[in-house]
Amino acid sequence: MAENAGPAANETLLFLTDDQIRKGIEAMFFAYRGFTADPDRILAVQGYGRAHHRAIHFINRSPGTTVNNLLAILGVTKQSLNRVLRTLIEDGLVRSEVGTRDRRERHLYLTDAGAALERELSTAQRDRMRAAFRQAGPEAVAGFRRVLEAMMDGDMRRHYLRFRETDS
Amino acid sequence: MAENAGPAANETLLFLTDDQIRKGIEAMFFAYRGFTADPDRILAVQGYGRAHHRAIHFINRSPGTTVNNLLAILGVTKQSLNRVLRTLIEDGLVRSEVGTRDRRERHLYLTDAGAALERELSTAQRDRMRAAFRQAGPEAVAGFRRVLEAMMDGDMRRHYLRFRETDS
DNA sequence: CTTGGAATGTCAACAAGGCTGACATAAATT
DNA sequence: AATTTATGTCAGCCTTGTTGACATTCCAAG
Repeated sequence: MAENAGPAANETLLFLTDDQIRKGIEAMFFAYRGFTADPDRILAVQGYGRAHHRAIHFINRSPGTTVNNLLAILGVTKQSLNRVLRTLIEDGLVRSEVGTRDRRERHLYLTDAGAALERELSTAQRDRMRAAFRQAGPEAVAGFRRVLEAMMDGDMRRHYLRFRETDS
Repeated sequence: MAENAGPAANETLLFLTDDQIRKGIEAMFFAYRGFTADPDRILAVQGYGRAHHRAIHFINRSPGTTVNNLLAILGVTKQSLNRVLRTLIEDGLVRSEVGTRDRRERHLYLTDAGAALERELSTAQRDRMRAAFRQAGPEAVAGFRRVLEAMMDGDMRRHYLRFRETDS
């Protein structure tokens, strides 16, 4: 750590005071509200919740992903995920295909209707994120990402980075 | 906005591509996990959840706050908050005092036991946030805060800023 | 002063979506 | 053949959101 990095050390460490940290915590709390507000409104109309959004997002992100994969990314139990997937499949938003190489696996895809809902949800969420990014500016966005990445648990960071590698 | 700020305009706007926005969305999702992970573990032991944490945090933040105040900050229904408050009061972590000026109001305070739990929770959460801040550096932290503030809903930003004014 | 409405908070009941545990089935692996 | 793995399902629990009904208190208009 650069705790004694010369004359500016005092000022440099001001951002680590308990008060600054607390502000970061509250910023995170209030911002997450805004982050989920728009999709929540859309989902409430069709009787879905945040859990459906998460499943749809990551199926769209990695078409053909298996149930096990999704479990690891979402960090929930299979019973919990299964309840959500079942309704999405019944409603014709998600298609489940038996694996060809390993026929125990189910590969998940969005149907056209599912992709349409995904677009509606991600458009709303992206619009807000884009507005925030534009307002804050590129350097702020870089810092935003750096702090969030440092805040993730190891497992979650792995999933996050795997995505970044595979399609950026 | 500095959208046409000379020759670097093209590069400046790269951070607003859909791909960058999507990465921000996923960073937010995975980071929020980490953000709540440590308190969640502590709370699970005593049979509490995230709602208890939020109530304790903001009562500690504004001792003597009313139920109505807390409602506005937390953005839940009074019935939902009431259930959480009831258990906290029963368990002796929160004290509820009838208002003197307006006897319909209940003013909320942490007891010693409540303050102890608050310290345990916020220490865990602050440690992670501090580590992330330290790792990312002061400029990144400033950017982090700027983006989050821009992402908040108007109401939430009001609450967030009110706090900043009153005690910073 | 009384009365009716508004504000505040409590109790009851329900739903979503987490969780655990137990179990079934099919396919792959040893 | 036996075991392990991937998935699905049932039952039941908890937290935490919701709405509806109700009690208490304050205040202002008549």
